[in-house]
Amino acid sequence: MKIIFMGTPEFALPSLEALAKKHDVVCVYTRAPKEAGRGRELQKSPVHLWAEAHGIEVRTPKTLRQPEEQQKFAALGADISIVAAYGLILPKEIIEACPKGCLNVHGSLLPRWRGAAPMQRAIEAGDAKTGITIMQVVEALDAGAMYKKGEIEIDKDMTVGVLHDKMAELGAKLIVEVLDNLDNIVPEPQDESLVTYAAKIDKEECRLDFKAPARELERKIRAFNPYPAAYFEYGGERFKLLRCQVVSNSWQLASGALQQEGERLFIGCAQDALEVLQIQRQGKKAMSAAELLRGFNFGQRFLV
RNA sequence: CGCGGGGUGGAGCAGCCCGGUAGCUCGUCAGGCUCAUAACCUGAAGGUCGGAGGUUCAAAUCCUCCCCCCGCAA
Repeated sequence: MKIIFMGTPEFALPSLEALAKKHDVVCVYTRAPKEAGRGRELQKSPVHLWAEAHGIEVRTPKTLRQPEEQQKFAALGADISIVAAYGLILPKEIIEACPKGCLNVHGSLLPRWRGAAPMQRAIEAGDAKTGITIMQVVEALDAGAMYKKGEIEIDKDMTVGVLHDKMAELGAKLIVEVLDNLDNIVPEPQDESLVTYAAKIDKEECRLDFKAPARELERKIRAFNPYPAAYFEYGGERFKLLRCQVVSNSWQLASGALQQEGERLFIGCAQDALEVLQIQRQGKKAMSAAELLRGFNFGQRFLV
């Protein structure tokens, strides 16, 4: 089949690769290079780089609302378009441009977690499992009928980084399977009564508030690892908490109170306490609590 | 030219501003003590102070350039 692929970050790569192997990817749409990183140089997206390296035409329109762009899209004569974390809203004209329509690789078991950050929200909410849904793209956000789903269990210590990689691979597998059986699948509509939305991650929610139960904080830490990472501030400095574990608060620590036991570091929370397993001081590499405590002392005993 | 922190024995750090014997905590090794212990005591090994130039009687410390790591921001 002739495919137009639309995607941007790492998540989309396995799907693009798998599709390119089996089908004819005639063109790749991705977000335009943007200033990023130290030095703020223009950086092409992972999908952009991959497509370029494999000799596939890349297009980076800022919007697809212009009739001119839509005509160029249609002129490719593709059978179907596949979307995986593209990052742009698709107008009706684009969605309906290809005879076999437009499919999306979405990172949740729809209708749960429609929206921008489904994997993070699933971990944060403590879901026992999540997965990939291959669905039809419609004008409403992530609301199209579903072609196929695949589940992944969320282990107790799974970070979104690990989950992301598994999901990306699963997505690639499923999208290829769906294309193989496209004519035999009857898409299943989503049950609107079960819809939840996964809001994008706000910077402010990355700051940890130890007045919350340790269990919730631990989930948030995993949901935000490795990016954007949950943190607390101490002495005007930012400390990212990358891995923690819930332990009983046998010291009766107040919320935000620190307890040092030899090489171990604990923080009191509303319920129970957190033991710090991996932490990163700004400007430094991530390290264990033991390593941090060898050279750094929390003189003050409380975190705000 | 977006802003900023850092590279010092195996690990994490101090020292750098105000040049002049390289220090701390931990680990390692040897010995000791103890009923015992992640305990304690004694001693030891281990460092081209990221790299290259420069200034100086003397540079981890001052100046120049380069390499690498990281935080913010996107």
